[in-house]
Amino acid sequence: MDERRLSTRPTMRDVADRVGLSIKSVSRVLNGDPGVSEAKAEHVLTVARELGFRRNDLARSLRLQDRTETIGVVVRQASTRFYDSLIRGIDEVAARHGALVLTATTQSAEREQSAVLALSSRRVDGLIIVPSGEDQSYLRAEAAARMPMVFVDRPARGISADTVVADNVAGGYAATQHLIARGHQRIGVIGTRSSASTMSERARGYRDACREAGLASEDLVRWNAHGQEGAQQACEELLGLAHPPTALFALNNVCTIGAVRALQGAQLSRQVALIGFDDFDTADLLNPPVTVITQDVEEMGRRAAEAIFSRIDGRPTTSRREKTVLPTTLIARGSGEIEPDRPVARRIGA
Amino acid sequence: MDERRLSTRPTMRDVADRVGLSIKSVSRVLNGDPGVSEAKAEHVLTVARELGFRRNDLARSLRLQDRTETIGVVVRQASTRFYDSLIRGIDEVAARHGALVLTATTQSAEREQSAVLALSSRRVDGLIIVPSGEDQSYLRAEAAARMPMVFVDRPARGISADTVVADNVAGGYAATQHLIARGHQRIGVIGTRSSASTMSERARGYRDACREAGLASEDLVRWNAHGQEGAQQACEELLGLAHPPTALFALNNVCTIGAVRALQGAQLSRQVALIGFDDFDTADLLNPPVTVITQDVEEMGRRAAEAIFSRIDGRPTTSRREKTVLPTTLIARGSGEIEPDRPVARRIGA
DNA sequence: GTGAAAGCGCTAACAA
DNA sequence: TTGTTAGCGCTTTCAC
Repeated sequence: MDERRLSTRPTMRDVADRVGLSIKSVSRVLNGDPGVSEAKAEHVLTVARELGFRRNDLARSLRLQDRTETIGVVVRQASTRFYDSLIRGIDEVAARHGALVLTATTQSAEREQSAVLALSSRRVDGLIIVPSGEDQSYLRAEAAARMPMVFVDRPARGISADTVVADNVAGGYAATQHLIARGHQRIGVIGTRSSASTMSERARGYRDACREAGLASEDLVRWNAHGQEGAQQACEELLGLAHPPTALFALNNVCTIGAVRALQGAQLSRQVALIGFDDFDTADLLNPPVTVITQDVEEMGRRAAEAIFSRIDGRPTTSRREKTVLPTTLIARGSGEIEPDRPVARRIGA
Repeated sequence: MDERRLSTRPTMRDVADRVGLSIKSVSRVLNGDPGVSEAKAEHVLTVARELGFRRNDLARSLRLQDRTETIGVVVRQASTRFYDSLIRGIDEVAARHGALVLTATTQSAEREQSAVLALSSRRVDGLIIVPSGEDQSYLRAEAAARMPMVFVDRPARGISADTVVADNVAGGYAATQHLIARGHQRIGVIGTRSSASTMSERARGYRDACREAGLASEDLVRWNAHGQEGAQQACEELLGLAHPPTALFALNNVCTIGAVRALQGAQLSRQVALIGFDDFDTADLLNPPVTVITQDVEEMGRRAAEAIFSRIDGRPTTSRREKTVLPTTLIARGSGEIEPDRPVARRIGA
């Protein structure tokens, strides 16, 4: 009560003055350190509560030499589901280590650098980055200072660091193989940027499988399908070819949804198969239900956090970089099991 | 180069020593302050780059008396779409103000307090909170210290602060009205916690509309439908009643998806109408496409951020609390326009 | 059991 | 144009 000073928050000094003890004793009590008599400790706590004292962790961390008990996460906000699950995994591990997870999101790849450096300047104990920019060499200073860093989803470029990724090549291969096994010979691919390693690796899996089966592939790959609209257009273009694909492979879940839109909108005489990379909430509710390749994103988050804390808690940052590759799984739901040239079922009624 | 000291990052002192200037001059250069000769400034910048210097913002903020140029956001990770859009809106405004947005997510309502207080201890300049806990009186100290705070989606309890919410009552009313206008007399409701103000307000809109139309309502409301599974079960129970509802109103998008599951799974002789509160990505791709009440979550984020910065940039924190109520919109897609007792279309083929 | 002094890295105020 | 001093709020060291 009696909060005169405008917008200034009480310090240990204020508490100490009020209790009639030294600032050091207050510090001891508030940090649970021993060496203060029971009675006085109680008094300190009471006064601190009354005053609404909150320890200033800026000062604390400064004194403690860069131990902020905080880890920073930087992601670009694009594929919703990915982000959510990742943070869940990270949070789980961070909670066990008593650390706070601070996430900075960026709307564009260009802003990645400023977000990362802002976190670094705020002296987070470690950084988990889902790189969206083309180059991470701006982190050289942090690497030299041995700041623990882990890259998720894609490896960093221009710098070496621990990495946690999905086995994108295998996933792309499995999807394509699955379609080929059902008789498809012309499989279209829709992706965003071929420069993103995730994308190019998934496409590589596709090409590997095609080559193995003796199929041509390149002319059915469409890049730069951005957003649901872009993906939808790319699919429509593929389906409008003189000799159209009988199956589609969408390289991420935004592309997948765009593909579903294209397939629902098109007046096709034959059903077209579809497999999407990355699962999404209502995949099993669509008609037909969408077959997907899933990656365990939550596990990626967990692994990344574990890597960070093992670096923080002593594993020398000079030791060899670790690359964790997690498996993907195909979930067959229907759309990926459609065979070539199956006529569209006709419906009566609405 | 030559990074001897393990895991210690260079300071202005290091740069100053290397350049042969005082630390203050270095500070001036690195902050773009005037009063340093061109040549020396250049030298400072070069050396800083070489050394991989990053200003320690902990020290800076400490010295600057709690101006961290950072705002904290706390959300519970549950309804995906909500979170994403909210942050996008906040980021947009924060970028204009040159502030960094740090988000802390919590997996449970109990952890809300620790996340919020951790951010407060780190001296963020303002807090945007989507409250999940039952009581926010733990923020009394922050309120007394005039820390700018805005609550989004629901108002705070136990403390008064600026608030940005959707017009949940009106949304609930509009959904119900829409169904009643199409002839429905028995409308089931599925919600999570009746203690959450969002939920209870949406249900209130429902009850208002029912009362106005002279319909009974209470016996068709099902609370505690948690997660998609819970919602699905609650719907199945409603549909299994001797005298089942002819329409459903799902109070959030998780409930909506659960409801879709229930409707797709059930062997019904009649189609059941459905309206969901809050839009979701594939709502228009389901069969039938799902009619929803949308709230402009991105705008909520923008408004919340604007409120925070107007407090930070001078609007006295003692001035009256503002409550912003944003309108909701009904998007008719099909599921909400089904009339009572319309027979299910029969299908031929798969 | 308690406290005084020093200092973490930075910047504002004031000298030179 | 440049540097010195002091101090933000905290914790560590060491003395009492």
